[in-house]
Amino acid sequence: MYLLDQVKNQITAIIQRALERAVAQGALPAEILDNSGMIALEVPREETHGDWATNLAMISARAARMAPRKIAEILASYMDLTNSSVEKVEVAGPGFINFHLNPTWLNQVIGEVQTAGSQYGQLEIGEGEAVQVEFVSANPTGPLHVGHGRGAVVGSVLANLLGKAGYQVQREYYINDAGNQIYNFGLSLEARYFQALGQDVSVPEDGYHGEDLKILMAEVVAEVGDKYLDLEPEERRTILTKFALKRKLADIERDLREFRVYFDNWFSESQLHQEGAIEDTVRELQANGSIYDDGGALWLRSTQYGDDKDRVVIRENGIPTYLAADLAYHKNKFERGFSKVINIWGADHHGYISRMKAGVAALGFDPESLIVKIVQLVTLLRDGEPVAMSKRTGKLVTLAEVIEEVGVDAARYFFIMRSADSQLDFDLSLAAAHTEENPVFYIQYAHARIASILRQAADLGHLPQLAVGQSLGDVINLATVDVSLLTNDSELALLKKIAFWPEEVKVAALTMEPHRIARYAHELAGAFHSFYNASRVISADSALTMARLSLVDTVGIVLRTALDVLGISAPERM
RNA sequence: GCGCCCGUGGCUCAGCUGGAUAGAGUGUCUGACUACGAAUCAGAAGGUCGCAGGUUCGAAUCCUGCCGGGCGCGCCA
Repeated sequence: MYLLDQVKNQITAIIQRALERAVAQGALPAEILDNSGMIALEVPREETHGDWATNLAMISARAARMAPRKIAEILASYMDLTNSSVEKVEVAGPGFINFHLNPTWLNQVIGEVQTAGSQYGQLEIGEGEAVQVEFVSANPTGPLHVGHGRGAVVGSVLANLLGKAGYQVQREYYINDAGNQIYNFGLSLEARYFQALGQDVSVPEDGYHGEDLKILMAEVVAEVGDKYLDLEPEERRTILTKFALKRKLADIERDLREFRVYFDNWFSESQLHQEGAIEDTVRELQANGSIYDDGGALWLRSTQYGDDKDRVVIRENGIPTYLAADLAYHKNKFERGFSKVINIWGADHHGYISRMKAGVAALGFDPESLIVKIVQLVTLLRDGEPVAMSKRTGKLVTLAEVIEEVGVDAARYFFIMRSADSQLDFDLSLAAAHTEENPVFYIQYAHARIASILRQAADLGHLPQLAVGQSLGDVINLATVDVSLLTNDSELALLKKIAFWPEEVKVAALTMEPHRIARYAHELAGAFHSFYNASRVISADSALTMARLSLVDTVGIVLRTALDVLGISAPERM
């Protein structure tokens, strides 16, 4: 258990005991114990209000039929603070009980972090439960564009975060390599192939108009010439499609790897078709009465599970819809034993959630364990002006281009720094700028500065030179360092920020809000910069120097850990 | 028309399982480098939290209605 939780438990226990004694001695009515199971501690906004506060007296006022302040005062008077980190308790405002801690509780933080290293903040709330995060899953019919970038980062950071919280996470990419759109893809490829051979053929209106296919087919022609001209159209398209899918997928994988986005499993839709999984799923749904025939098509009774209308799964022409494949896919996922199946989808797919959940329920799984996280759209800007994009003509800004322009670190940070619920303005010029306006560098600069201080300290003989990946605890005996010398405001603020990292991970994981980690990293960097400007680390006072160096190194560890979750590099120099 | 997301200082956004005087970055203004990296720091100004009701001891936060922006509403994926 981390220090922060120990302290919280201490305070909760103090309140609990005060409650019991006050009731036992008749100072408070027994009804008040009804609320004692839910003693909530919160961090007051105002620093003068202490380190922690509880609103217990206020929420108990009704049951106890007493004024909140009165309850608070009685409770406070029954509190026993001996052997605790709580230095002072006060009643304030409408009935808050504020707890002021003795700053010495922070003395152990440095040791805690140094011992845990990169494992600091590793939690067990996931209890090793297997969960899956499926994200990106872009059609392998074209390059990844900016919109995919956000999903890629949100998904990968969420997966990292859940791992940090103690879940067993699988990262999966669903390859839509079957069905109608692949048929269309084949037609477009065929047209481009003919064009490459000089024929006057146009790409179908609803086909794929990207330049990339033109280039790809030119390549095919260069290699095999008009060899496919005489084949049956179906065979020709199959050959071209197979070739193109393989290439496009390889491109996608390469772009993602470049973007530090990795998958444990690439799951192919066509596999479901080959295995007959779709038919099996439909049959199962028919057997349990979730599917009916109307007008020659098969419909899923999704309204029974909260959807607006029933949905077609098998068309009149006998071809399954996308939903049918997705039902089979999700059945497959749940059968693999995940307790949570998490999907990251773009905002344009939100209308699909209720039917998907209905389908999952119809298949006998808990729809609550299917969690769909919607990521809102990205508006790409340059110097504050929207970048013109047209999906129709295939003129989209690709993810690879964005990375090329602003770099992986900045791109990742910009995609993750806002809540996924909010639409995102991604300003290329800002992300690319190596100036004070750019928050990525603010964080990285803190890390580089830390590395620089440690180098300097080693040069001056205060400690051995640290290798990359080494921390202070690896090269000196920390027991000889007196961290209680760290007492000024900026030092305490920094220590406190460090102590909150596990809590930060917990909240971000439970709410599945990875952007909180980006915020945290920024705040930690800020606390460090303030400290740096307020306190000279290396001085003539060697005891203080060592204490501050251990603090500096500890900040470095936490900063690296947070950046690691974000998939952003922590440079030693900039 | 229905559904989902958003509406918070000039700009971009946090805060949203209700809590005490609404925060950050940027921009503007004022200061800090003859010692560890000024890609930094300290300070100031700047807000009817879209509007109107409601719930409550207490609402940016929950509920209802309206207004504004985005996205979706296929036997497409």
